[in-house]
Amino acid sequence: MTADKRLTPREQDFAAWYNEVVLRAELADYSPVRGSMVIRPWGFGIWERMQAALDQMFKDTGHENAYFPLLIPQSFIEKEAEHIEGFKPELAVVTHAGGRDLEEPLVIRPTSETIIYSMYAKWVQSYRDLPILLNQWANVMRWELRTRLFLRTAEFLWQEGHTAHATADEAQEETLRILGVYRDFMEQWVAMPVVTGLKTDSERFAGAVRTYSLEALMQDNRALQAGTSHFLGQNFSRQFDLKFQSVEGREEYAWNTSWGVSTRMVGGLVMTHGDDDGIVVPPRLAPTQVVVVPIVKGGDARAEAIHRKAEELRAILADQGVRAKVDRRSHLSPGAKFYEWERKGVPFRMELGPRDLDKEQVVLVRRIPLEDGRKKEFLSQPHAVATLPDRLESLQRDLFRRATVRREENSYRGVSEWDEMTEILETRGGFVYTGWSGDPTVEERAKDEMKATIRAIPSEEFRSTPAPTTCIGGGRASKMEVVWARAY
RNA sequence: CGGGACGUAGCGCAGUCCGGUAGCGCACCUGAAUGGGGUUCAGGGGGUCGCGGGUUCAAAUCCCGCCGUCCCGACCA
Repeated sequence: MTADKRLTPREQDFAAWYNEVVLRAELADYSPVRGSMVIRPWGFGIWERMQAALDQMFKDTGHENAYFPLLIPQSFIEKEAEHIEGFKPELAVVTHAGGRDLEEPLVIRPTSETIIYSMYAKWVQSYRDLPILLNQWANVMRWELRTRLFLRTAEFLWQEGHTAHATADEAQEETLRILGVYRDFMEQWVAMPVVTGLKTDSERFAGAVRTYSLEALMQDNRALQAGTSHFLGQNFSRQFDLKFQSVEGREEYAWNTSWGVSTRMVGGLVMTHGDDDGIVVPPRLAPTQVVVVPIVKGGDARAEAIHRKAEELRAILADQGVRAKVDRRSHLSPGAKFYEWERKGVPFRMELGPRDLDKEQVVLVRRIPLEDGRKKEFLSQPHAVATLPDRLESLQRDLFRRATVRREENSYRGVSEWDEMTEILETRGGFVYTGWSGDPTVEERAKDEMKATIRAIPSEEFRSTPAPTTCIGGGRASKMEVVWARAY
């Protein structure tokens, strides 16, 4: 085995490991366009599973899908003052089309609030037309100065939900409902624990009244904002004249929410579960859950029998709803296949060779070890096949448990001294819980001194007991607990 | 946009100082053997040397200009 076949270990250079694993697990590749990437079938397969799960959850909570255009009149983006302030620097604008300069430039959507609410204004007259609960799956573009595969690309895929309600309470309830949906999704599908909470003003979405987010801790102990849900108040409805007549006959502006998660989640998955051998895909998201590797010798008369048995096992697994595949490629040695599928993070490998055929067994290998440290098990064929659905679910749970333990080990509560926070964030990293007076200058100072930000004002269940009493900035009393980290 | 580095085969690089037939490793193709953790041997294909101009008998190499990429900072799902 030569050195260049291995990945740079995470311990040595996490950023290099991340890039290599994304490229070599064939999740994505660089494209000819600066900052834009190609999502390859293995990466897109994972995204498709994420989409399918989320889509179902949205529908189960009463939402419908629709589609709005890619191009937005520039004047729309400019209507909401904070919104344009926040997005102006990263807009890509079409000024020329059909061989002529356009009368009004068209912005390639960085997000779709403006065009969507302008349409809602057309569709809503009465409280009877509310709520509107729509979602769209789309691509958006933000001209970032520095990009990273999946984590920050100029163009990315996401879903954006946009709702309109008759009352503030109802919109607020929707904002939190989606926060819960996202949390379930991240825990149960991505197996990625998250801290939910409210953003401070400095990190709030441009144009929102309140932004809630879900923050995950990556293996290098930097935070990743995995999703956001915004309560927009009437900021956009006022600008786009999204009005309705209430039961009482009054004309009122609607209350909006918007929320999204993106292909960034794939990066989160990689940095949450990956190891020095490659990525580890949670079984529920894995395009292939079990790869059957037949081990056949060129001159062996049993070669055909082995392939037949492999196919038979695959078919039985498929009947049980397990996504299995037989790797019949003859130009690769078994070892080469093992490494390849491990790099791609397939949850289980099933080896089937002449010896197994004789004993009617298989060698089942788990992508990460069982609790007792074993990876390989020799199992009778019927038993292996029958237990695989349970084994997949068990691996799914183990991944979540392992990630949660890691996050807790790297979370620091009750930190009250500035120097202590500095020491943690500049060496180990992680989530640091402290008290905060609400003074934004404390945030600025942390950003300047240690490149750290308040990731969230945590939701109740994530708060510490006892609650902090003093502000981390020194002197003053704490008004709320906050979570600090260096972030992606 | 400021500071630094680099553009030579799909990938990673040597060759550039000191001009003289474009090379190495991996990958790829063919054949044979091999096959339970990255298989071996033999043969083979593939390059406008980032682009444009200049100097020269002769330029990957020297000179001028441009373009692009990556890293470090300022902006960010």
